[in-house]
Amino acid sequence: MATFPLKAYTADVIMYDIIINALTRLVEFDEEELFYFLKLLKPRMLNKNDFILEAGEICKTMVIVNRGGLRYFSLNDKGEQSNWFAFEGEWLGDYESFLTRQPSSHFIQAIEATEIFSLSYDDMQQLYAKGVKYERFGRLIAENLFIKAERSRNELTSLPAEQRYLNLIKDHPDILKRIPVQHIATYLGIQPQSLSRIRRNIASRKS
Amino acid sequence: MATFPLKAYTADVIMYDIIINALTRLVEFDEEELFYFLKLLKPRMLNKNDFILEAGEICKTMVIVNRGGLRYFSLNDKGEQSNWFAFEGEWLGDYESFLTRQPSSHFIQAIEATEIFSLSYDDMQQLYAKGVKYERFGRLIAENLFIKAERSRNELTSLPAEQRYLNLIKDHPDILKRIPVQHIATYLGIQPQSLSRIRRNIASRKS
DNA sequence: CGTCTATTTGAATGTACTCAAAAGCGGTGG
DNA sequence: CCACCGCTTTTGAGTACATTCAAATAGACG
Repeated sequence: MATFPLKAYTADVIMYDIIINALTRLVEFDEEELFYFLKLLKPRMLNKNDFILEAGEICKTMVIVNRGGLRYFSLNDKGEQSNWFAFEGEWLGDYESFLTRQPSSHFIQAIEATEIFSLSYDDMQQLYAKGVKYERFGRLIAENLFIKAERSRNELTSLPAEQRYLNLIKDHPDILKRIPVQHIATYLGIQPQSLSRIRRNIASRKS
Repeated sequence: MATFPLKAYTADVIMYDIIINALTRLVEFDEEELFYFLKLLKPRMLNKNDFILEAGEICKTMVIVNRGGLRYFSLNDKGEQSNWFAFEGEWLGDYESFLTRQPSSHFIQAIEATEIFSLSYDDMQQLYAKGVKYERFGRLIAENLFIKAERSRNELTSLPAEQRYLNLIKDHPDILKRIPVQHIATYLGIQPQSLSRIRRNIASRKS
């Protein structure tokens, strides 16, 4: 990762290395561009289980996680359907609601004590208007999100639930330490009871 | 839709109104910008069942359909798994392979006699380098793709197969006229035999 | 320690799958 | 025009997997 001598600006920028990494990984912002970006990010502390979005609201900001984790889910007749998670250095929001200014049908909740930085719609548009690098950043973020979503969609249609679970813990070995099994289950498209049985089967085959 | 007096440039541009619509729907290109974009698009005619991408190849171009339809699918132990389709005015390609320059694990095949325009990686980068409007176009395309992929993913985890099928034909009433049932089935994440039974149940309930 | 929530287990049901074969459909050539 | 071919769709029977509803067990936290 590129090192940024941003301490010249502010002494505690070292606290934000996760954010700075996330921003500069995709586009080589110079110090001034990066600083301008950082200034638009509003910090916010969340307790575990706090919501930053509830169904019916319009999603007004996209947020990036500095510490902790968020869960993106919807509510249907079977209960909560987890759709996505975000941890350190990852962006989250209801992109559709955010872009179309229509009410969301999703919730975003902290699954741990979490520190986020939020970027409002207007500030984002201002960034896009300010320079091509910000526009490019937005493009690369959206491209990466699309690739991840599509890969995930393909797994759902082509792999059995057990294989989806094994792939998930292979790609994210520590995920069970941060996300309750019930939320992993609905993310995988099955009920918690079913995942429990799948986990039992895997464990019994290992011994 | 905005009208573009591009006949000033070329007499048969009227043939490309689907393409021009697709490009100008997202960004208000002026005539010169649009013309520059169009010049980079290489036309190609496909017969039904022709491939423009096969697994193992690197996806070298993104294509936009002017007439006809394309199917994006992969091959696994159960056979062909259809993942996406593109018709008039829609872009398609293996975005992941295209961006990362890694071999694709997908195929793209014409499901009808099809006319496409392709944009190479280098030409796309050249566009992005040329001006912020092209960069913005790329961002908006990726954003829309992400929203569609995510919505589709959410349906797979939260709705039963019958409801996914009903939603599909509600959103695309004519899709059965263009896509064989077997491909719709795997797109929905089920086997063709299962979709056949689902369709029979729906029909029997209607009478 | 008691309470609340998460996870696991059991039993019955429902849905989708596999393997196999029959029926339907479109095109070609006799 | 009909017979045949290849491919798609449907149907049948048996099996596998996931679901529901309910209850028991395990863990976390005050």
